[in-house]
Amino acid sequence: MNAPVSSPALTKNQSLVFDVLTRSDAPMSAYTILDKLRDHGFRAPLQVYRALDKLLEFGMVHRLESLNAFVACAHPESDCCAKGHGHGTVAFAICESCGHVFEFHDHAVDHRLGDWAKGKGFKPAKTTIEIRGICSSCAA
Amino acid sequence: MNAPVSSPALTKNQSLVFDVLTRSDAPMSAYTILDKLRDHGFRAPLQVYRALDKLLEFGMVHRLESLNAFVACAHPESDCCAKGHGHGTVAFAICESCGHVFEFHDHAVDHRLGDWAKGKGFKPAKTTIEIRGICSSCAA
DNA sequence: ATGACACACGTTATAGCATAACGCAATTGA
DNA sequence: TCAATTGCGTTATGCTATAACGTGTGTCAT
Repeated sequence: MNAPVSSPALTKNQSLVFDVLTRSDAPMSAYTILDKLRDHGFRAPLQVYRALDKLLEFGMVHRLESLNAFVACAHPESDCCAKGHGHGTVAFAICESCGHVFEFHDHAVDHRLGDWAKGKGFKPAKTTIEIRGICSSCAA
Repeated sequence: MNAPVSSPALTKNQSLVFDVLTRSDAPMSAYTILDKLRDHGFRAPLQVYRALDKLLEFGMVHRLESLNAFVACAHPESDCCAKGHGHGTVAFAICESCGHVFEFHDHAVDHRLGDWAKGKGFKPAKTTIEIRGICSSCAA
């Protein structure tokens, strides 16, 4: 029974980065975040990356590998899966038109990939699922 | 009935890049490929990226988003899924210890993600599934 | 043939993403 | 009090990817 999330009071930089990400309706690169925070005293990429590292560790932010960008965590509806709170693998659908990201998770997929791993003796540490495409609004 | 793959005789550069990737037992970054091909006249990253773009288009190479690296395609056993030959979404298990990549695909996962997309009216273009972890050999 | 076009290629320069290595300051707890 | 830990700021550097330019070569309709 591990406790994957516990967000122990963020530091100033962590809060600033998290706020910027939360307000954004699309993923942001570290350098975009940096630019947004220059008014607040940020000068160097490392200030952003260090904050992001912690936020990722706390589970408050996700990294989108196919975009080299970051989003605030938003398990959309439900926290169906009990487990203290840490959901399983999170999947993302990324609209290449409007940039919006839909976060979801799916037990069946988790389970299926878990089965594959078990069958191969592979020990998963982190799983990335990202669907690039066009969202319903943009397709209309 | 689209024909996703047709590999129309590779050019010299494309062959060189593909050969290097095929011989490697681990994914390679574009710059690593470049270094391997300096003896063959490669001087600049674009020579590699242009070849890779084509090989990706032909379906002969995959990009690993979580690694910013590339592997030669190797649908391991079976081409179970008919469809001319183009398999559905390919998934990867990447050993963080030895670097080896296991390529597989799973109809159930495909189907499940497809259902999610259908339910949301999201039109998928490309799906990335990558499991980072430790392979059975390394865990032993 | 010839001109228009598409495509691969080569080169230089630049943009975008990420981390190494240093030192300082504040906090905590033995 | 002292050592250990953690966050912070700064400079420099490295890795990943593309823009923009020009060249050569093949195809093919005219």
